[in-house]
Amino acid sequence: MDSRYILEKSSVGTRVGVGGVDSCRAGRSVLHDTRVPTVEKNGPMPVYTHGPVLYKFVVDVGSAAEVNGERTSSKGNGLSPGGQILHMEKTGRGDQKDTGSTGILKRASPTHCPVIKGQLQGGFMHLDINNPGKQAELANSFRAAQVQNVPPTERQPLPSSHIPVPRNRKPSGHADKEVMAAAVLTSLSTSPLVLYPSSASTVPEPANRAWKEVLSASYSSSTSGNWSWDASDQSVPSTPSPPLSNDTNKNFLLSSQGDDVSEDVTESTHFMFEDPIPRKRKNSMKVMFKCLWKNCEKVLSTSSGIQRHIRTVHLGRNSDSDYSDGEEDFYYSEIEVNMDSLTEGLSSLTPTSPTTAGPPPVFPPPLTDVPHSEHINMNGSQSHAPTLLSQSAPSTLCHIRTDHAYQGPVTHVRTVSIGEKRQPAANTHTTVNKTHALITPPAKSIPGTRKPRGEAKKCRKVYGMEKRDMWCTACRWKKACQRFTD
DNA sequence: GCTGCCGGGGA
DNA sequence: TCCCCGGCAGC
Repeated sequence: MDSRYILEKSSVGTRVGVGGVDSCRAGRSVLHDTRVPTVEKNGPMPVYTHGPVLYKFVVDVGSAAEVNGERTSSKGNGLSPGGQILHMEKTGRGDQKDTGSTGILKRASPTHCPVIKGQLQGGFMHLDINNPGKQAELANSFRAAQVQNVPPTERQPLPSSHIPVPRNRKPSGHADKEVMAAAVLTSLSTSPLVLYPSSASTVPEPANRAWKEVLSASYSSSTSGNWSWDASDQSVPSTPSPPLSNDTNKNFLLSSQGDDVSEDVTESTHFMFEDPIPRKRKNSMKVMFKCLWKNCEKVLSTSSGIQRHIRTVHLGRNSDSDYSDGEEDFYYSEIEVNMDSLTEGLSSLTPTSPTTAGPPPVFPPPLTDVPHSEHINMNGSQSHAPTLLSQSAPSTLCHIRTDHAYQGPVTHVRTVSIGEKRQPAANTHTTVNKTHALITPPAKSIPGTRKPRGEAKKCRKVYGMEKRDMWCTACRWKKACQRFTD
């Protein structure tokens, strides 16, 4: 584990793990009770407190030994009023899966962090990068950047990294903003330009690029990782609304914080994403995955995340196990949300109208070894070119596909092709309405017309008659295959 | 003939 | 609502 960003705001119980290649473990070890005024310098990132609100940045650099050493001791930098040691809890879970020396989880699942899941229903934005290769790359890049840019002896906090936090913020109803603000703050605070302005201009290009890659990946994980919200649990005050996009993040941040902060955020994000025209969005589409199980409105931003959710929550399977018998039916739908509309809708909720727009989210690379059925409409290109989404996206604002249409409550949610639009179900209005998506009646099926025969191999061919139990439900019922859609 | 899947019907 | 299957149509 080479990098780990943990931002914690303990006053409202909102904790955000951002971008760490092992955010789960990071969260486990950092998400300790820190509800005391604490300032800690842990690596290059100090912990700042501001009244009852605590933002904690923890960046671990280097080997695990170094991490442990830093974590178990306090390195006060003089900012701590009480000089309290921030205890870093390190609890063991035997079922944690590491890939070895890298310390990268093979699977970063919310269920790997029972504490998080249990204590922070809806308040935790779990982020992971599911591609081990990308993780390694990310880790290497970050390590390189750290070595080249930030000598350990120069890890000093600078005033520019101090971000004022409003003291009197209502925990209720603002958790979403705080989560989003936290994500942006984390990215901001990890910017070498912000942290080390004196050395930023002399950063070698490779290192600079590495930084950007790291930050980009980190930031992308904060926007397209396994963060989730549960719309069915909106009664919980701390339950955040969906962090819908970078734009949204910024909008909330801008509206909830001072103008000075807004400017910093804007500038830093310019740097991080090399966006020459920072106020212009390149991509406004985001793919969401919505659980279609009964009474569950879980929405995740990755197919793997929603599958993990279904597997663990609905199928009752052990999330720690990679075991998959291939018979899992993931009842979820894919939703392409137009972030322009989304931002418009959400901006109306904020006291000020945002004037800036951030760069498009960078989606994590899709899993390379997941079955086709578990990777719907990923097109394999999201991770590399976010703009491809908008390029390939139709004019529709909401595109929903479902992996399985043969579960009772969602029978009406049939696979729709591009251009079709789905009438939102009663339990999906949360997402759809917020996006102000243009909803049109579902495409009428003309009687007598038959769906063109699919080109893809279906379950029958893939598994054969002898493995009929591995077929998707639709194929078993001689319905249109939902696993190998065309 | 094989295959996908629509439409209908039984439990 | 779940599940099965006859039968049609594409290949």
